[in-house]
Amino acid sequence: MSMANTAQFDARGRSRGEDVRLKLIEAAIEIFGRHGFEGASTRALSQRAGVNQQAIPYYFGGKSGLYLAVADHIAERLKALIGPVGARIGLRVAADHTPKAGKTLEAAEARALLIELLETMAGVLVNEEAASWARFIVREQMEPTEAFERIYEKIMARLIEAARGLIAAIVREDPSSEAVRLRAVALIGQILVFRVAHAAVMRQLGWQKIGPRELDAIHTVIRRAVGAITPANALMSAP
Amino acid sequence: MSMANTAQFDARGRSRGEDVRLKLIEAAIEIFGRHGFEGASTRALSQRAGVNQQAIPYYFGGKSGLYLAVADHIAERLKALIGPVGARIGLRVAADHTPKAGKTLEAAEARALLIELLETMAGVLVNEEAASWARFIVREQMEPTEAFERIYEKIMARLIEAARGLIAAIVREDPSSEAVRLRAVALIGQILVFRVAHAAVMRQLGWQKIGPRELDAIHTVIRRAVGAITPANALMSAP
DNA sequence: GTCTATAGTCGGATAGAC
DNA sequence: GTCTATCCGACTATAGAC
Repeated sequence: MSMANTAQFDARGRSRGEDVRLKLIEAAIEIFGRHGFEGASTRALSQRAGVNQQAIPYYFGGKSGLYLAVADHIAERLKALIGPVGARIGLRVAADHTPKAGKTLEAAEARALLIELLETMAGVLVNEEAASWARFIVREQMEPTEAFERIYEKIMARLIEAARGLIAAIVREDPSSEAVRLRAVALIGQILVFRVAHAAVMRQLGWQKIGPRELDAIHTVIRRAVGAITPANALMSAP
Repeated sequence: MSMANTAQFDARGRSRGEDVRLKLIEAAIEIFGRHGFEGASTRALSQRAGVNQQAIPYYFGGKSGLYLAVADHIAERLKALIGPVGARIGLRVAADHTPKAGKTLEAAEARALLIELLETMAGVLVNEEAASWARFIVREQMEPTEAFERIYEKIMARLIEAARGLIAAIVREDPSSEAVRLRAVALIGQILVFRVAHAAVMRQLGWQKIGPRELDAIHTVIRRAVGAITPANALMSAP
């Protein structure tokens, strides 16, 4: 046993360094989300993570490196949670673009998939973990940096695109048209508002947290919103 | 002229002190909105306002006092811009609660009023001034402080209440029911998303800013969303 | 590979001149 | 009433011990 310390591993098979990295990232999501980049001190970050303050420059090259690592981590987690559904829908929509016998995406199927997509997104939002992600992301929306770029490219853009494909199939319009894009944004807005206008929504609805019961309520909103998507002329023909 | 300097007035009849106060508040909306409370330095605040750094402790008792003053200022401006419409609608809804001959609020009128209310809100959001208000408010939603309290009580709660009254009149339900509250939140979410998921929306729609043309697009969304509000059983009876 | 100590910078607020 | 000068605390990152 004369060898110098090489990487040590914990019970879950993570090397010591990986463990410290992860602890820091998790603490950082919370603190950056609540206080912003400048408002988060490396002292607070390392203390909450329970690691040495110097682990930040060591592992991430500095506070900014940690910030970007947080963005990548969030994008990664979101992709893991929503990505599979999004990808599956993406494929289904793509198949519709090169229509072969029996492959056409009918409105009913598109509606079902859209509900599935939105409910998956809502399910993620409900997660308490998502509350801290949301704080981080919303800050980036206000004053986007490189971190926003990464999250947007890695997951957001794909999800919105999938939603657009489905909406296009329902209303029979071009998925790249502004009309479809607007519908997609409005649809997602109805879900996002629960996280983003968090304080106001909680008060309005008398909610303490967003849990299973509250998720049900959001599902109602989703189903109604998807049900309300109809081709423009169909709307006009209503009484 | 042996008297000591008393208050001096500028061309617009504002005393010097008032002028400095206002300059600081305007600079602070921008900087607090972008960088958060901790991220904003009193040096940056005073420099942008073009006033001395010591004006902050002098006029506002400190950085936190300036922060709260910003909240009050925003609430005040919002109230001035949206309040009249909200109040008028509030009265109309209240009249419906004590129905007398010819006073009943019919669905058609409620829809028209709801569109008016939402379009007014959207109009405020379009305003470039609102971009900075939005940044400030959204931060407060994530991590509410006393500042959120003030804005919520002074204007937000009233607007949501007005919207609820109108929705209730359309769907013929209790304005305090969760169903109506949910509809109100979802409805407002469709507008808010344009400011709140700002970076993502701009990219999705290829917009550079939210101007008159973009406002028209949002109006389309509003009219469609209000049109989609129907009593639950009416929805069921659709083909 | 991880820690303690510290250097250098920038933060907000107070004191006192004008 | 408004400015300049300055204090002291808190910040991040580096250097070097273990």
